[in-house]
Amino acid sequence: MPPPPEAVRGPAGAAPAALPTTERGRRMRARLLAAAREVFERDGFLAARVTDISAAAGVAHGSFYTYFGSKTAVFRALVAETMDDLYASMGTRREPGPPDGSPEEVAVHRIDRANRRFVDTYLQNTALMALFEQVTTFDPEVRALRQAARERNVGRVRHSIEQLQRDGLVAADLDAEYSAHALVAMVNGLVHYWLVLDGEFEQERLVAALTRLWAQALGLPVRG
Amino acid sequence: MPPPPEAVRGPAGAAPAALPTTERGRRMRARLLAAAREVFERDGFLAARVTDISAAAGVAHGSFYTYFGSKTAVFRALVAETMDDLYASMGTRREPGPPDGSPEEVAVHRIDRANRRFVDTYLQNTALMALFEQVTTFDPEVRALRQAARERNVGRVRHSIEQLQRDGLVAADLDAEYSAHALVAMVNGLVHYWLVLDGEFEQERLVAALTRLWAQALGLPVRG
DNA sequence: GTTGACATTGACGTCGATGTCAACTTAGCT
DNA sequence: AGCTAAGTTGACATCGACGTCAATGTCAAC
Repeated sequence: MPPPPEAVRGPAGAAPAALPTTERGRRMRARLLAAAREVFERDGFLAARVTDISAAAGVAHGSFYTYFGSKTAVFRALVAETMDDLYASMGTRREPGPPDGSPEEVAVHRIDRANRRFVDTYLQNTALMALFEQVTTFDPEVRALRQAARERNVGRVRHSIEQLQRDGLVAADLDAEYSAHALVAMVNGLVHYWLVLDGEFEQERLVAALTRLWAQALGLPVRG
Repeated sequence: MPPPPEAVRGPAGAAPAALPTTERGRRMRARLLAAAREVFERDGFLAARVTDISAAAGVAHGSFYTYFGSKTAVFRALVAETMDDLYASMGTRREPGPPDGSPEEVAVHRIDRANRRFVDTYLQNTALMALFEQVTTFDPEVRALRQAARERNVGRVRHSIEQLQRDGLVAADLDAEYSAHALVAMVNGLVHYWLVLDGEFEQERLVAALTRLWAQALGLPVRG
């Protein structure tokens, strides 16, 4: 039961748009992309105008169309460029002090830190994430980009779970694939809902809820 | 950290729009509203045009403006009219056979049925729910309507939890208010995410996941 | 059957964002 | 310096959705 396709009507003009060949061209494209991010974050997708983007980049209106065929096109480029950076930054970061306690507690601790990173990164990109949600609902291509990113993310999570299974911290007969899917859905859904509807959670409670979610899904001991 | 405000730019024309006084007027308004629902579900909010709505209602373009000031206005009316019907239909329905087993099992069973109703209703209104999500991201008024609906929903859930506590099925020291908030957020978030990204869940598994979520949050026995 | 308030019609003007284009500038090369 | 391809400019034509409004229709009350 996929969401409604909803092709965006409109003039469908849209130029071809080629990749720049010169260094100057690449810089300009990058500037436009940065400006687009800025304007989108400030005004949202709908209200953002191509004029605003070129203005923010300090560039003539026409130059925009040298690099992007339309507002939608530049947004897609933005998603493609950003999504993986974002997920990557969620996964890897310098770990502080070493943990101790029972192996299970160590695992929970590990998960808790990952969730904390996740929430941190999410919060630092609130506007952008909300934008992705927004455009995902009506642009099939952006949805596809996000689906692909989710697949990679599920793969990463499944890998982590299997690692925990090899370490004997999680039951070997647990369906890692399904658990990974469920966890990614729950975590993203929860954070999204909280974000979009501006719920009553404090950040710490959110992290705690996420960690409990994980622990329960993986049959790890929950404290509190 | 609320989502970006994003006032919708544009001519901001929009007539006053009054409620009809005649029976004929009420019928016309209802027809327009029904047509609007149809068109919105088919085309999404962005692509829907006022022309399409009046055409679908078999009515002149101008008539639309007798009853609604703008596309946004008619959508808000739609949300206001629909939201509570929807939640209400989730809550109440004829219960089939009587349950048996330990009191805790009875409670879990009750919750499971509620979740099944919830998912059913959600699935029957997929397009509309997706629409609500979509517009919520950029229309503050619609967001406010949904927040209000969520509050009422949280209240209902809290009430159920307190009932379970009075029945001695759930620990008396559980924070019903917080649990209700968390549960509503998780359930809505999970279902939304699944819906929007067209995940791999089957309906049964989704219901099972939701029930497990509830049971764990309330400290009830989980089977399987 | 006349009246008048309410409702309906659809052609039309307005507006603002989009995307184009011909002229111009920059920079690398010989 | 001269040449050329790539890049840049901004005024302009286009377009389509919106919202208005004067004319017309409906119907209940008198």
